[in-house]
Amino acid sequence: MDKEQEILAAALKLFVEFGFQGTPTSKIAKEAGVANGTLFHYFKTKEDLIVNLYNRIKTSLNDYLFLKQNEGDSLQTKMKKIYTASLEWGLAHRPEFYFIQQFHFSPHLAKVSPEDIEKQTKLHTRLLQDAIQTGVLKPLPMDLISSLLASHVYGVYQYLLKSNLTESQQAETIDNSFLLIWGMITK
Amino acid sequence: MDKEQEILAAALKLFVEFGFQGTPTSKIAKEAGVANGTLFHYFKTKEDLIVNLYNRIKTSLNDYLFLKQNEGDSLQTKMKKIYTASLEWGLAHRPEFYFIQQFHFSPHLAKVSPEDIEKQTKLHTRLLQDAIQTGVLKPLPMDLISSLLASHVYGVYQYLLKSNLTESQQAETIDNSFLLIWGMITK
DNA sequence: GTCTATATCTCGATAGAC
DNA sequence: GTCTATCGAGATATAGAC
Repeated sequence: MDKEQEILAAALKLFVEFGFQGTPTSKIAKEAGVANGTLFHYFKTKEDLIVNLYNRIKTSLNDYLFLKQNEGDSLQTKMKKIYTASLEWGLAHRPEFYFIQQFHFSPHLAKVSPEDIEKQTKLHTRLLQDAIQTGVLKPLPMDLISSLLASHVYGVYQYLLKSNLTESQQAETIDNSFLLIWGMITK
Repeated sequence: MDKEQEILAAALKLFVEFGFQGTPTSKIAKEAGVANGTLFHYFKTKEDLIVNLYNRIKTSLNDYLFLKQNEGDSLQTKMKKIYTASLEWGLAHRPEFYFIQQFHFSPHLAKVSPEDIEKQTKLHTRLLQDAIQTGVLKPLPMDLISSLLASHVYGVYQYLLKSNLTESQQAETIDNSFLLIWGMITK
């Protein structure tokens, strides 16, 4: 791993544990095994580092979700795959998943460019628009469905974190909870 | 409003806008119209102020929800009332609602005492236990239902914030969305 | 309780050698 | 690109008069 990656990895670890406030750049550099000045070679400011980290994590999640999509699948299958993949990624990347939420409730969110936001929501938006086209969904505002889907995923995620289930029990819970939300938004 | 309240109100406003990191105690004191030293008379440390603010807000929300409960109501009505009241409170207290989330994704969360946490979840837990007793709910783990309920409220809240609805449209959305979640968790 | 003044410290960021 | 050394700003918290 090169120095830049080391810095990002160290920053993620410390931000999740101590928050943005509680993590000085000096500690990040130390944890990453680089000099203080090196951090500021790669990132102009601390905020620059934070926003960069966020965008990379979101891109990584997005790429994973995109990878799981299959052109030939039915719409329900596509939605189930993106649903399942989101939870699986979250479970396999807990610090990253936590960081995303942490970032969303911070003033740094305002520093993400509109283009980056658009990139990160495109896949979901597209899928949902298609679903509405088919007429399989209840006649609800798209923003509401979108919001309900996202929060449902988050609710299941929180449950999975707390309860110590085996992998197969986890998979079963994910399957069942998809049916719950699918039943809720379809006619 | 006495000085302590002024400090808490100023802290809330600034934390929501600039985050914990971005809000020095000096600015809080200034915004509250008190001297720097006065802040530290009421709160030993900055963290003490943050955690205090959180507990007061949670207590205030809890009191409001409790107030809306009625012993004679049916279980579905009780749940609908607590659901509706949560959203109404959130809409009427946006900075407070945001602050709660912000706090939850910060290291300060670990500083809340178990007793305080228990107090803050008791009403919900009790209601859900009763609901399970009656057999009206699907046979799902209580923690899962609890988590789904909370996140559903949050999802609807996010939608209500984004969409500019009239008060009656808001009320209608809340009614409808309760039916959605109720249909999802009941047999 | 409230204020002013300030001590002490740490942080983010830079300069400049290598 | 990476390091060491350091500056200047601004942070939390305290001391002590009123």
